[in-house]
Amino acid sequence: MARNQDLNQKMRDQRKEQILSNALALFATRGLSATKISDIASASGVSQGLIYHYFRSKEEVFVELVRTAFERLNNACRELEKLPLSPREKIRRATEGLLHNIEESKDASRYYLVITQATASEAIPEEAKAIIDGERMLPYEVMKHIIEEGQADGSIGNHDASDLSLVFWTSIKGLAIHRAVHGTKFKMPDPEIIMSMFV
Amino acid sequence: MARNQDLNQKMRDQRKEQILSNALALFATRGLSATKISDIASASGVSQGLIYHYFRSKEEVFVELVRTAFERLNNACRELEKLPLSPREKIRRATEGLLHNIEESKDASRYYLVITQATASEAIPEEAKAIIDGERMLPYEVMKHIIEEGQADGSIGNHDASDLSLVFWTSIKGLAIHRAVHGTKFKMPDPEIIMSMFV
DNA sequence: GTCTATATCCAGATAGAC
DNA sequence: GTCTATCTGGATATAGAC
Repeated sequence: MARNQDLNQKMRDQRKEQILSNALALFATRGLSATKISDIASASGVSQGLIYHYFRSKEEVFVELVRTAFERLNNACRELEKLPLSPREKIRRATEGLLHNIEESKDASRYYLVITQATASEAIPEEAKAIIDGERMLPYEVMKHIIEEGQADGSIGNHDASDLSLVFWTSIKGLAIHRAVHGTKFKMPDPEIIMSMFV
Repeated sequence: MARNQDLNQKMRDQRKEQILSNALALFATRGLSATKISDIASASGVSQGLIYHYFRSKEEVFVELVRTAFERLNNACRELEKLPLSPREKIRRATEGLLHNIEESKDASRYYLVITQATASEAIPEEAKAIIDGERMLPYEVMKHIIEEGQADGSIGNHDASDLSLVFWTSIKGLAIHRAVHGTKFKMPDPEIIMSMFV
């Protein structure tokens, strides 16, 4: 009895994951409003109506993806901060990790695109806006903090720490977009280019 | 007679400009498909039907903006290449000019957003895709060329020139998006941060 | 849990009056 | 040149059968 319920729950979760993953690909390449529920359904190989068995609306699917996107990015930032490394090494680790991640995982670069779109667009659900308002600053702040530590110990040059953090993240996001758009036919740049901003 | 025709033509052009400018603001903040013809009309203070007196469709408005965006950016790149300056000075001039432009002109940063959206989205008119295919590489190539010259004369460091050009432009675009989204409440970073990638 | 059929709504585009 | 009224198509979301 309990086993059956577990199994059902598992299948339900799997189907939900499948829908979310296909929706992610579509939202990333077409945006929220140009993506039709029927697109998501046919990409997932199910009928249009079935989507509503798992989600209340198209917007709910989008909100869930935005939430996941920020959760992953911000958790990674918190982990980074705790790493037992020098400030400079933290930044190198982050840069290499991010670029590697963007290169290897289709989903990773797609999540960045969804974050960028969601941040850049006013035409998104209120709930998504609330998530963005609460979450979007954390990566900038963590990076700024690490930079300031590096400047205190002399291992990072004296550009304004907020500026540096901003340019760091805009570069990363720009590369993620590039990768999501142009796929594997473009190779990631040498992380040392990014690192040279911190000299 | 001819004077009247001239005047009419001029008013027609002005109205067209007005519609395009309002459409640019809306496309930049909401994207193509979330922007309604009626939004453009009411932002421009005219009736919905009147838009169709000036454009065949919403997509035609979008295509015209994409065309203008690439025209301006690519012309600026061609001008840059011809400037009687050393490679390093060209890059400094470009960086300062771009950041200043993005900071001062609402339209400039909006055009970048439209370019980015158009490049990143599959849900755009075929005609826009054709423009992008033909135009999008020019800025990367011009910058790559300048970098190679600078590497030949020893004034620019030896990172891969394609990589450097890519990171340069993704940084600029990222900052333009940031500015278009967050408006005047964020200040542009010191151009020297970007310049330090070229050391 | 899944599908088909359908109700409802809304946006793009057109027609015609002024 | 400009507006109002309207047609039409298509997308979201629901209802109900299996």
